[in-house]
Amino acid sequence: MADHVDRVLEQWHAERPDLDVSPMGVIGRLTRLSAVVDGELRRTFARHGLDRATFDVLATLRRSGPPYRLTPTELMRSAMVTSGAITQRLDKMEARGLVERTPNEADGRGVRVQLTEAGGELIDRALPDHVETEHRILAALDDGAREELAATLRMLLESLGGASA
Amino acid sequence: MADHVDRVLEQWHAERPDLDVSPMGVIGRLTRLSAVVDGELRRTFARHGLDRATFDVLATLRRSGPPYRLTPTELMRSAMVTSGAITQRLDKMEARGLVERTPNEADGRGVRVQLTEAGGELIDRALPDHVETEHRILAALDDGAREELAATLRMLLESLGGASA
DNA sequence: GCAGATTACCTCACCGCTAAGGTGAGTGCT
DNA sequence: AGCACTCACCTTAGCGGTGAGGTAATCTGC
Repeated sequence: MADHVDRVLEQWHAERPDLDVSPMGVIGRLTRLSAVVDGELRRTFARHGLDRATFDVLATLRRSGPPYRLTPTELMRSAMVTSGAITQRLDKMEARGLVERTPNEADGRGVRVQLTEAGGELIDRALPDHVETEHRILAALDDGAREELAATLRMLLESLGGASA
Repeated sequence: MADHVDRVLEQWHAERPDLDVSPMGVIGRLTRLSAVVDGELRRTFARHGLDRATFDVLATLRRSGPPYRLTPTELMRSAMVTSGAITQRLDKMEARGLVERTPNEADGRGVRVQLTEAGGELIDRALPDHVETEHRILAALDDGAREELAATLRMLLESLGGASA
């Protein structure tokens, strides 16, 4: 049975037989799968009153360990977004009482972003649900296939210089 | 050598050893890779004065074959975006002379979107460059690994109901 | 010890998308 | 014919992001 990407490949083969479009078999599905996965994750976040951006910041702070405190720059690098995006995320999260910004004593230019008690409780409540969703998304893969997929994606990321980012 | 996702997994293991976060090894890299790939593709599109949205519509029309004509609804389904997004894409593309909207004779509610000559020339110029970029992105994979990756992603898509969409 | 470069963060204009809702055309029941 | 329903597309408010640029603090080499 052909999926959407198979049909796209067939169309290109008919219309532009001079081009080797085989990479689309991977990249098309990668893009599509990423969009579908993102939708699934968002539904879980929404159940906890969160969006992807907010969850991402909370989770990054939470997994950094006590005292659950990072700089906006660290959050920016982890999330792979621009500094403007982080500023806006933090503005909203601070207004909701999920994080606090305090001056960075070690560097007068910077601030420190700290998880509040409410923020910590929220992420600890949402996290098991999120992990459960991720398990469900990969349920079609056995352990071996999952390991291998992770290894392949990792190799690709490394080859593109996006591994350490 | 540990990549970013490995470090994230280690952090979670230390902070929340009660949770089995192993799916993040796949989903984290999938999300990250998709973002990196998207960035690479965008750079290619930009060289031809295109963005992802415009390229997507042009390519969908082009590969549909003569007379390079589809309805907005068909474009919407193919692109996995809302109808509002397609309307806005078409508005801009029509203003640039890349597509034409004509009444749909078979259905008075609808319109038909047709590639103009300029649109056809543009996509035929951009396409080889795009395909070349996709080859480069996957250069780290040999043919067998690429096939296997495509098959795995396809299985996942199918299991999530996103295959036929 | 000071000028210039760099870094950290914020501001703002703009962009593309979503979600909700509107219009107008086709469809089906009575 | 009349009415409710569905469908195709468009409209619009709002959201989160980018990219360019601003301010203030910190480094660096002379």
